[in-house]
Amino acid sequence: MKSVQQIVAVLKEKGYKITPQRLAIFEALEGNTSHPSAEQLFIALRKKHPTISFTTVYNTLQTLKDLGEIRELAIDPERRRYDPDLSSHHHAICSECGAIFDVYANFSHGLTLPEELKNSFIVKDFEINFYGRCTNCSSSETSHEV
Amino acid sequence: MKSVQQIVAVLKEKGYKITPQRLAIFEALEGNTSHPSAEQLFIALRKKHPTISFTTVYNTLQTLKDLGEIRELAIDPERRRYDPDLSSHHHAICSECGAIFDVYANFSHGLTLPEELKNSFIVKDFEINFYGRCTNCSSSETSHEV
DNA sequence: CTGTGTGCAAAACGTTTGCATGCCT
DNA sequence: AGGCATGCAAACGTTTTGCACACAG
Repeated sequence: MKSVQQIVAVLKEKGYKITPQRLAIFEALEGNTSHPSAEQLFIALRKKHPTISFTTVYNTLQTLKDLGEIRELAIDPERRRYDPDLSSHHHAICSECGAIFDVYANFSHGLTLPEELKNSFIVKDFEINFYGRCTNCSSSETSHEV
Repeated sequence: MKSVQQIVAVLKEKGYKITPQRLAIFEALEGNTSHPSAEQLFIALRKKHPTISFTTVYNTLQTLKDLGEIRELAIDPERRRYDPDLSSHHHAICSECGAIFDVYANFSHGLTLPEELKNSFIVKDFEINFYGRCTNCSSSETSHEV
């Protein structure tokens, strides 16, 4: 996502209105590396903006997504998660605690589709999800077969 | 997923009962490359087994997932999709028509986490999702800026 | 002043659960 | 015969929608 300032400019330019709620959402997202869900944002926002509604959070996330200013992540089957970081990066998900780590690495080298597919699919983007365990969870799990 | 025969053997061995519904689900999944959702399976199954219920489909998918006989895919934020193909492969999703293509290629070479993360995360598995357009959709979309 | 954006409540959607009945073993 | 599996209906959490009011432009 661009800076709050730039986002405001973009939205204005496109005829969107800048409301206090939208501003608050932009601010909550700027530099946010927690891959929040709509609800997490809502809860965080409510502290400073007690009147904000779920609807507005959803609406604004949708708008930002449509404008390509945030990414919707397909890592959590339970709920949608959003990432304002548009730079090329990937994610590692701890299957134990659910923590999502950013993986900054350029893997694009060598990631080309096999010949058969090259003729029937044009890749615009790709995402790599690493599944495993963070060391926190690996160490705390000393031994149990449940 | 193993063959229906083998799955039946595995389940029997573990004390699960082999019901006509479960058999039908195994058969519907065997060799299925459509990455079906629970609902798609349910609809397909109902043709031959009009009495089958959503609950049973969900239950059985869960069982197969727990046994590691099918994979749950994180590609569609709307609903969970299942893949009986356990061989190492990835997916390409057409953002236009939603078609999901299998990508058979060994990308593991060179896909290691950056140093900082290596110490805090242990990768068990990874999945690559390619996003783009299938040529079908690319060609039918001759021109429009909407 | 106009119309987009907001917030509420209700609905929709995919999925899970509780429970009585059925049927595999 | 016993107990797990089934199917129904209700509950659940997330997301969407309809609508009256508010407020940014």
